[in-house]
Amino acid sequence: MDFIRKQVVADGEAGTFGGRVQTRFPPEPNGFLHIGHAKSVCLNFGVAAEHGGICRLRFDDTNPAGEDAAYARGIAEDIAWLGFDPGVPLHTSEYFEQLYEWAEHLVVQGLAYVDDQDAETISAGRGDFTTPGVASPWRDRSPTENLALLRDMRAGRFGDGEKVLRARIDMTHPNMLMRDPVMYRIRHAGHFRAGDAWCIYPTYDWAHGQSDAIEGVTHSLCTLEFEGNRQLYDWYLDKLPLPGDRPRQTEFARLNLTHTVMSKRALGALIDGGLVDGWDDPRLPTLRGLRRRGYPPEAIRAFCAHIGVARVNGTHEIELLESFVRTHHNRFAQRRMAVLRPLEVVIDNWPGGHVECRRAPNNPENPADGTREVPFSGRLWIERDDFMIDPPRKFYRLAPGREVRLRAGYFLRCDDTETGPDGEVLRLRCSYDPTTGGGQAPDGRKVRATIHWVSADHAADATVALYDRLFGDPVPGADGRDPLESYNPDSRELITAAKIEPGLLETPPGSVVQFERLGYFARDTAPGEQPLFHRTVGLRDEWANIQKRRGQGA
RNA sequence: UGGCCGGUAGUUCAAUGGUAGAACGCCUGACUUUGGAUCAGGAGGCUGCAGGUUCGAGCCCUGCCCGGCCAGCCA
Repeated sequence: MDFIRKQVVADGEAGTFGGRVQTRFPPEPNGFLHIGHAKSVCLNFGVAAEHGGICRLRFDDTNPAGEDAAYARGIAEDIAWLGFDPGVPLHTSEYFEQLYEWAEHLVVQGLAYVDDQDAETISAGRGDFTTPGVASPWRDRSPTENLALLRDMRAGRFGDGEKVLRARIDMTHPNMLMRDPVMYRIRHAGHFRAGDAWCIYPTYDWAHGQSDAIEGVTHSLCTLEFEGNRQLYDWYLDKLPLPGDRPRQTEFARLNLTHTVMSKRALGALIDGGLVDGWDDPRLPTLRGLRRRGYPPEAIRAFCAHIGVARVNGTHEIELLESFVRTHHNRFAQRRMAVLRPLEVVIDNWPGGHVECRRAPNNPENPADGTREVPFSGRLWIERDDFMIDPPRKFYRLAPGREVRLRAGYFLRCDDTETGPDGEVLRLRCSYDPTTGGGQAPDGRKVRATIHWVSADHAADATVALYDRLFGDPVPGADGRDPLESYNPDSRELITAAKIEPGLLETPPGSVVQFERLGYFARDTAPGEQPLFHRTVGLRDEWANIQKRRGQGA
């Protein structure tokens, strides 16, 4: 059990919060969710569910710039897709009036003041880590004057940036966040929900704890970078006449994954720079991207449960996530055959024109999924990678004179090759053994490999997108560099002439199948001239490992 | 440079002050009509460093080292 769940259990036993558990998931609607958010969603909704409590989705819409209803809708969709009920979303903007009343309360108490300094001056006056801040010349205005000024701010009598409301705390505080933080800034900008009702907007710090308190949140879980903000969170709550229990903030480590980026800034740069197609590009760690790529929500949830929650900032290997995706699809994905880079095989001893339907299991892991029929004929496509004219050691597949098994078919021997002017292999002349239709040779001879195939006369065409790491560096942007420096321009390879077994045409958009020996592939949802499949993740590939090791070694 | 928080196999996490474990990855073998899956086994650690307290320290204390966050009218 992680430290947060232990804490929640302890609170329950101690009767803190009257035994209640209430959490919240509070994204700002200025972008879509990524897998880092998924960790938080699983934590917040999970903890609440485990204690019969509730978890609400609250949009932290305190800054009109960049926020949009489309993002809010998308976020709610993504949460539902992940497997949690977002319910009717709450909004911080619903509390603007209450927040404002509390601000006047602080002003009256002498705990907040209107500052006329501009942003630059305020920043300079804050000092730095070693030098204490200096008081603003407006710090000692009377409550009466401050109240009048705050009302004028709200009434729109000042322009953007002319004045701010600041909490009056301590300009020499060792925690920089406590050096009279800004509570309200003036923004004459429309808000996607509140419209033009306000021209002053609360900052994150001034809104967050109060929103938690208003909703009755008990455990306010956020990421580690808000550690320093907790002191402020508690200070505001301490000074206000709250309706109920005071919520408690607890921080945990955000999720980082190797070879990708999670920050909104970096994601935005990829999208705006045209380096990816959009928020739902299958290479992105966004929930929309992962969904399109074929990552099942169950696997994402299992991954989040597995990595747990702690207070150590680290980076998880993307391979771990992928292993969860494989584990899920291995159990549920239907097996099909597809040839990505076709090489023609002519079976010379196949009865001319004859077509046979071969029966293949849909999923050997689950016999209940039954079987399907796949047409077999004297002209096939096989994978170019499955043939080598001069095979190196440990290459078990087809080569001149060598025999392999065709999956759900027969043993096949390569008798001869037809080559072009540059020595490239154009076609394989082969023969099959009619006695091996059951997968075994009656004489007991063995083959080292089983390869996949598609009947050339029956195959359908498809486009297949293969993906590589979006970033070459395990940690893009490490030691302060621009993450985009390690962007991998070859992160997507589009194969437009793949040959697929005809049954694959029936695969519903959005679903994931296994192309035998190649990996899991998600059929794209967009209609197109020919079907498009995204490779979700490859299979464990021993031969690829051998090659990689050979490339690295000697 | 000040404050806060961290530091345990390659990685991410466990371990009431009492024999340092798991998962993924890696290696070997078994099985197999996917070089997949499954099963069995293996390698991998001076618990950041140095002192101290204790019968006994990954855990408590002190100092040092390394990393993260904080000087937005972003969240």
